[in-house]
Amino acid sequence: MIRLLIAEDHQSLIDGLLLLFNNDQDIEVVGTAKDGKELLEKLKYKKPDILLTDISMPRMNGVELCKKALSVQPDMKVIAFSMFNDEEAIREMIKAGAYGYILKTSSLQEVKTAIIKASKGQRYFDASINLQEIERSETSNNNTILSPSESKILKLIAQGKTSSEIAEIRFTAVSTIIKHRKNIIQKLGLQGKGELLRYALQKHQHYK
Amino acid sequence: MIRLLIAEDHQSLIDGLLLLFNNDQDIEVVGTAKDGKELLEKLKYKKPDILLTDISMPRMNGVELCKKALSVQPDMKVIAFSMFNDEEAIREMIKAGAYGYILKTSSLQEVKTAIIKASKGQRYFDASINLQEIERSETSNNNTILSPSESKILKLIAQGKTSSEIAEIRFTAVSTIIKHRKNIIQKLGLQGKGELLRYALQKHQHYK
DNA sequence: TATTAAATACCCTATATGGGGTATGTTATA
DNA sequence: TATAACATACCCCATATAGGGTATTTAATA
Repeated sequence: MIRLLIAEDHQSLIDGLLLLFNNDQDIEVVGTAKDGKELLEKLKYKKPDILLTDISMPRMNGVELCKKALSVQPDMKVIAFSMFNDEEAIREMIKAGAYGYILKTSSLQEVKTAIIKASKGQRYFDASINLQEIERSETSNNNTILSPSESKILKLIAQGKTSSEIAEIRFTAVSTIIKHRKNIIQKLGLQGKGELLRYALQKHQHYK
Repeated sequence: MIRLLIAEDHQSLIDGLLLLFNNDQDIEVVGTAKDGKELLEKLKYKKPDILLTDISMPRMNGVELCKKALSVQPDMKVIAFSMFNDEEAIREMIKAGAYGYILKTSSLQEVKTAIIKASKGQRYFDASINLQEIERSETSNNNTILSPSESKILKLIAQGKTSSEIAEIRFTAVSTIIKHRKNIIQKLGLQGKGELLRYALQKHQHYK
């Protein structure tokens, strides 16, 4: 029997998974949680083979959960179960140690397939996910070239903060923030504030 | 038997609902669709009592679907099934004619309860939804005071568009867009571009 | 030690936009 | 018909920020 833990804030979806695995011969759901923190608690005394986790959850998201859960139980396989077919999200989950990534647009049958494959040591990714493309853009891409300060400022831009607001938050001069904005625009090859904002929104609108 | 149609882009959730209502004595799923347009097709020859619909879907969202479906079949009850506990979304669905509103964080049991209540002519809203609050803010609030042009411009602002980009989209002068921005800021009592952007993001980040 | 990346903070100039107006033409409505 | 709301497009002036620099300090690294 494959011992399965589920982290998912949508109880309706958990209930569907429970119905699916109820009386299943291969898979047993040994616990569920509505967020990452709750699941970490349960991880202590359950001994799951597989963790199926949403990415977007309150209190602790799937990326954080994946990292922490694997540090507690490194032999477990984590499968991300997300609504986002988003390169950035997939990359982050893989970096965090996820063994597979499936979408909520998939059928429950596909969820089951992913779990069984993972338990056999075969990684499973949704058919619409191009792993090579993601790995290629991981190495060649301009995603990691932003400095720590620049990344934090980009995140604040995505929240609709102005330069002077960001300056207050970071205890620094407005001119510094403006300089950082310019550097970000240059590094990423963007054209003006509109593209900067859209890039920031696209990068941060999701599960973060 | 209650005849149920389901519109939901997450097949995994549809599958869960199908498992739940499989062999159910009260409810029969007579069709499912992955978006609003697909559902409208099916509506033609199915005769559902209840339509359970997601809000955020590709091609046609739940609000549009609700309006069009009710114009075809006015006696049907529409229940919104959404991940957003969002005043704006709830208000729009109610305006569109929805008979109930439940959240994906609810259990499947609660979904079933909502459907059965709706079929008996009782409206059902998630316990965390404060209908009075929503109705109160509907009448007293500054939500509808924006003119059509202002609303459209606000939406474009939420997409990260600059005034000159918006001017191109709307075939009008930049000065006009800037004037509209100022009027929006004044009408809503906002303080500067930061608050304007955050208001726009908060209002439009969801299902639209 | 020399070099580099990073964060800081400024320079100048041009554009974008806020905050305050005014004005015109259109449409809906009292 | 008078009135109001709306969309349009401009006025002035001040601030915010882009686009182009420069400079200093610190930390990491070759």
